[in-house]
Amino acid sequence: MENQRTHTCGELRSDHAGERVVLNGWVDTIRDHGGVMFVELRDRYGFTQVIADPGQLPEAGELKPEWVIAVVGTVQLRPEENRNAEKPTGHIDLHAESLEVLNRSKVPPFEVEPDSTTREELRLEYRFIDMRRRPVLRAMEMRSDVARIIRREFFDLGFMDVETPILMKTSPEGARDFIVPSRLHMGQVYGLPQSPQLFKQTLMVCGVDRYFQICKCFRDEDLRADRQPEFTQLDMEMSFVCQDDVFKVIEQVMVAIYKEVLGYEVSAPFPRVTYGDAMTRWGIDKPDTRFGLEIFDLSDVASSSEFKVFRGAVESGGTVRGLVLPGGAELTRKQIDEAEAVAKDYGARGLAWLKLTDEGPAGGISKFLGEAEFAAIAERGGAKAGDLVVFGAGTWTTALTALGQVRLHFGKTRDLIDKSRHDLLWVTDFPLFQWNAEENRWQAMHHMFTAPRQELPEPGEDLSGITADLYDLVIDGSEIGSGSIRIHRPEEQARVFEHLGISEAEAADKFGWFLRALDYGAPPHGGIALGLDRIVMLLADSASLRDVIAFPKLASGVCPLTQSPSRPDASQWEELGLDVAAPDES
RNA sequence: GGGGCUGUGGCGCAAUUGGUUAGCGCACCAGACUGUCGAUCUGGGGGUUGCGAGUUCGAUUCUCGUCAGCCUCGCCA
Repeated sequence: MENQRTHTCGELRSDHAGERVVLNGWVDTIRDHGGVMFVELRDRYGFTQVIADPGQLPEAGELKPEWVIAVVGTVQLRPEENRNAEKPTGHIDLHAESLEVLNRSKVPPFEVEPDSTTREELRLEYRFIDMRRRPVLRAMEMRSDVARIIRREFFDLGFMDVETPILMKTSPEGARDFIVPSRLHMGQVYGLPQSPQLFKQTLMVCGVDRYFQICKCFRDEDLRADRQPEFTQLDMEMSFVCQDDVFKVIEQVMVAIYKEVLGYEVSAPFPRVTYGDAMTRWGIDKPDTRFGLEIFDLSDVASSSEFKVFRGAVESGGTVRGLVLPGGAELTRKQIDEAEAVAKDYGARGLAWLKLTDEGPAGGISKFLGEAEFAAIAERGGAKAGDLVVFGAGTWTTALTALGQVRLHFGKTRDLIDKSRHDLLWVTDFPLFQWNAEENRWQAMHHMFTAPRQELPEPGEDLSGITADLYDLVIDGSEIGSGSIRIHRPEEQARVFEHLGISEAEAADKFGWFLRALDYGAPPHGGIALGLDRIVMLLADSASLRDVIAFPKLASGVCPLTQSPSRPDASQWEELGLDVAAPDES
């Protein structure tokens, strides 16, 4: 192109005064004073003020916001009184000698301002304008930085980047697969990977030894603020390792990311809590430890309580737990009702509560409780006058989960979370199996390739005591990644399949290729996968994954930019040997 | 599939117990202006209040349905 830039719009300083330069960029703001006009030129790197005299440069008067132009001119130091210390380029002007319009722009549907309040759907439909806004572009830069640091650290540690297929065999296990029909094999389909799990394990059998990949994964499930149908994982796997080796690598990478992107010092090794401890202390397997309010056990005193809800819960094999909200006695009835609604959302029948006043316990269920309960509340929960105490009674899971969510509710609504802090921790010792009550069967907590630590019992027996080197990385209360030490012996893999009710024939059909690989000298191995989008979302302090994805999908799964998904042409169906019932047009 | 919130010029918002011509800021268009920096000043154009029914003399406002967006439970690591 002619008039190619010699500098970017963020570059020129007083030192450049007197130089003849060319800038390319977008017209940001135009301040026309008749005899002189100021045009702020913008690109990814910043803004530079261009000064033009419309008498000598008539085309300057034609300019509109978002036009793309080239300006040839001389850099001049501004008169002292006109310097702008707020802007990096605020000490100079570019005095335009000539100006070329490289492209015009329609009037954009919204303005390119840093603090745009435009509704998100429209921003995403016009992402090419939205991303000209600094904060949006900044999130993308942050994401790029994270990817760069990851690659650098992994290469430094001797990892090999290997790409795995996007078109692969479908598997009905886990999340729903996206299906891609095959033209060459009519009636047959590929599935898009939910993760490269079996490929990376196969790479260990290949002898790759240390593998990593930043890869796209796909899951055809309902979306959430932190869930997109396609997302990016940092996937890694290592041979001849134990859990600690995996932790060490991830810790090194995460420390580097937090340090270089946020300037935040994370100390390694990260704290570790077992799944059981996380559940009993915080009522959740991904605790936000940036605030207190730990849950405590009241089952022993509750078992002899006058309060039949408490006694009943314990007698039927359940538990009673408590949570103290310091200063919570000031909560209104409405605020308590809101907390109760949270508990109910998560399966609790209700939320028992009481307030501690200078005159002693008051309100809620206080009149049903006795000295033993009050003593336990004060001793174990540290409750004092002015506090609110809430209780969860029921099964172990329900009582703790409900209280855990009420705890998070208080954390947010009472502003208890120290946002300046970043807590990275490992949750370990997950059970390998969980009971699926609806389908009346055991299923894998993580996935069925995780190695049990204990000898497996006979099929049909209770598996709840079986644990694994199965771990999650949790950051600020978000689950960022999950991994495990895998099964590497075929006979052990077969035994797990048996417990999960997967027949030999079924296993051979779905995973036969992988089982064959295990048969030929698979090394012990393990790894983890981290959600890259979620990491960037936390770093950017965003409420939505959409903020850190260039072209994200809406909650309905629709791409607002391209309007996908869309109906294919009839010929496309035909070529695939497919047809679809016409959608209800009425 | 369930629950909640939202929908008014291009964008962001307002409109009293249901009331007469739906208002404001920004943007847009035209004009003025030699030092602005989210310039300023003057004037102007632009709306089937998401859509459809209903209640009413009268609906942006009330009811029902529907569509869309967001959050969420289920689902999903």
